[in-house]
Amino acid sequence: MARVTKEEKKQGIISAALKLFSEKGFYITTIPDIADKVGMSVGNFYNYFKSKDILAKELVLYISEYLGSQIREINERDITTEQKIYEIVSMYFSVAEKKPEMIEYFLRVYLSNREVFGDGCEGMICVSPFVTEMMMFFNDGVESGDLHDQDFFSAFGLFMGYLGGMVFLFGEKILPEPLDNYKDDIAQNIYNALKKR
Amino acid sequence: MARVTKEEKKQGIISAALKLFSEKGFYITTIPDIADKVGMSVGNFYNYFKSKDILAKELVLYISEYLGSQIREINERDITTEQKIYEIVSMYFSVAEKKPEMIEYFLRVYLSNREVFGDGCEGMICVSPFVTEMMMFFNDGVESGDLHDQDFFSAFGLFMGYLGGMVFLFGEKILPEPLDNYKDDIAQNIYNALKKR
Amino acid sequence: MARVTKEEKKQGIISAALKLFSEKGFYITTIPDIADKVGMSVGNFYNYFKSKDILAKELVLYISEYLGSQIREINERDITTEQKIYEIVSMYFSVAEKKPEMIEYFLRVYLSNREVFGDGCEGMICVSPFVTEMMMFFNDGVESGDLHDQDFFSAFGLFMGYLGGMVFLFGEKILPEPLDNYKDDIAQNIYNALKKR
Amino acid sequence: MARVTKEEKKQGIISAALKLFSEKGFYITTIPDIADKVGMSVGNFYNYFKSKDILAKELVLYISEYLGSQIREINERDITTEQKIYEIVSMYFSVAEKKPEMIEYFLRVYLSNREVFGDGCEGMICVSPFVTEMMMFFNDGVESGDLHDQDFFSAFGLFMGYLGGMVFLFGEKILPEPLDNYKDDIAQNIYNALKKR
DNA sequence: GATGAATGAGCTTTCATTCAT
DNA sequence: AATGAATGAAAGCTCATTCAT
Repeated sequence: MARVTKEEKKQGIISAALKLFSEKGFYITTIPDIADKVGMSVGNFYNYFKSKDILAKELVLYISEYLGSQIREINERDITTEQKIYEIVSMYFSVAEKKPEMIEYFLRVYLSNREVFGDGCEGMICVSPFVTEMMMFFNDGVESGDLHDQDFFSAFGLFMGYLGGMVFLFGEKILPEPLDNYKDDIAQNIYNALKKR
Repeated sequence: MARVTKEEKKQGIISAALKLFSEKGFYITTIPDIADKVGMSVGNFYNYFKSKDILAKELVLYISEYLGSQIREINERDITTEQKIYEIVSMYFSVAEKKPEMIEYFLRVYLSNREVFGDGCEGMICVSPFVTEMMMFFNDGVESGDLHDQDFFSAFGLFMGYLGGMVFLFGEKILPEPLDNYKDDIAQNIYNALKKR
Repeated sequence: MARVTKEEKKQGIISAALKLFSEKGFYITTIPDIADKVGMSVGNFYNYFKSKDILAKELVLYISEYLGSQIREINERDITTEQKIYEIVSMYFSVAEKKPEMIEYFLRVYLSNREVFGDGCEGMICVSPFVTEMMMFFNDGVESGDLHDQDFFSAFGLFMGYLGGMVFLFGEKILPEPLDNYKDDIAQNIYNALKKR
Repeated sequence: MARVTKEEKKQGIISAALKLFSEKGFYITTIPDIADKVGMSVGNFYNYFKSKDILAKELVLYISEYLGSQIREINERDITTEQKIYEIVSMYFSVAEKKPEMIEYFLRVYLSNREVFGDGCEGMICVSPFVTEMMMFFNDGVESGDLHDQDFFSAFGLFMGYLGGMVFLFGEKILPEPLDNYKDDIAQNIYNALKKR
């Protein structure tokens, strides 16, 4: 009577690693750290992930899929583009507060350790589930006449750079107020920046 | 008859380290790597910087002062807030192209390695010359009635997150066009987001 | 309705292990490698051989018995000692070409890993079926007046060292011609060295 | 006042490693083992040899050069080919008794661990100083009309296989008498095998 | 100031073997 | 007999930092 399937154990590792990597950084976190946290031997860890690097790459994909699915859900709603922006900001901040390790992993591990992700995550490969949904959002907005038709990456850079920047400031405990208090301003700023003119 | 002053040697180390850290990452770069690049012995390196961490911290300060001075220069000009935004974007991208190591260091080393900068760079200590100038810019804009009077960090997050995001995409060779081509759009977007409404 | 008897499975492991050990070496070959090749689980492997070392030792015995039986067959023929030498050389080279793993295992695994065979294969224990036959051949030759009556090991060293050396050179692809082309020369050389004088 | 030059330390490592590798085998010998024996830290070992494999390769070359020089010295003497054979056998056995690690390393480490020497020692590269001298000996013998003009490798295989085989038996403590007692027989056997006919 | 050999803790990864199922 | 997840000791190698010269 196997209580825990292999897939569940893998999930356990993913959770533990996500937290450790985002808190302490990729290089500071050791495999024994991760194994300890899951309650498993070092050797057994390698039955689930062939290497530390591969684990790191699976993590990005995992997050990218999670965030992508959240955005898809918003994209599919029958609301205005302005409302969608608000919902995306809202969702992003909510993730940043409830599962900070996800956003932090993105910002602090994925974006900063080219050596690790270079091989196998070139370009946006490991992040495409997320980027694709953002593209969908943007195209819909342009088509519906709500958004100014500019280069996608310029808009994407604004959107994600802005949110990332805020979460970063939040993580550094520099923001004087909770993230949520900024939602309105930020969504408004983004809409002003992207709307049809 | 010393040809090279101690201060000049320190500058040499700063240059070399900046390049190496931003290209290969903080943990991948070794002290021998840096010493090699400057043409100095490992032992002697430690006569200039007491540790790798301390070097890393001096580097942030160095960059922060450099960027701060660039912004001060813009702040002091007699131009509209909208023009200032354009000039700041322009300056930032120009640095990103001519001295990419500076911006990359900011994005990839400073922002991502809390372990390293935690002690001694809490909050915005190591980055205050730069942040202070951005505050000045923002306050001037609000006072002159050009900018909407919102929380500084929200505006700062937008500004720097956006620019950082674009430079990141550029560094990843994901942007289809050179950074300069985005200047107008981006400055416009930022202005739209921050202007008085 | 068991299709495959326990003995047959053991043979399967022997075959697989022989190939892997001789190709990749004893230490490079892992138990999972072997289990994979036989199509059996790691756990089950241990139902057939108590340890990697024990497997290695059974392998020597297996080869020793095989080669011993081949030589016995030659010994029993009604031919001159000179002809026997030729037949032994011929047989040895033929094995080296058709089942190279056997000779290679002898040369590269058995002869070189004292640590492994030390305990349980002291002296010539694991190799005695083969050595015994060679002794018979030599004694017969001396008795029949064909061979010079010298120390057996001196003759044995010549015979096996020579053949081993040639197969080694062959395995390293250093020999300009196929092994067979050397048979005559070599048998002649050996006979000249050992014959009554 | 440096007592021990870097080159001398390297020699120390070579000596220690040669002994350990030949006694315990390449895989059983660890870097800490070697460092311990030299009285040096593990880290410092790597200042002298970039890897265990590279050390192993330098060792072959070292031995090959040593043996090559010994044979050259014999080649240059004004003695008959038959006498040269005796001298070579004699020298080989003397090395096997006084510096057994050299011959053992050849037989047990170099000849048996293809994985290790494959890259960088293809063919006879790492062993050419020795092989070259053997070629000289053989060519001289043929030219002077003493030796039968056969394929070099066939003769080389005989010579080295024979000697290697005897040293192997000696190392296994199987030979009933000291190596020296076999010198005459063996040199005679070799000469009989190779001489003009 | 300058050198670079030396240290040693610590990292990632491997693998023979066991054992619950 | 069969499975393969689990263990944990041990290996090779790296690197920030020190220190005798």
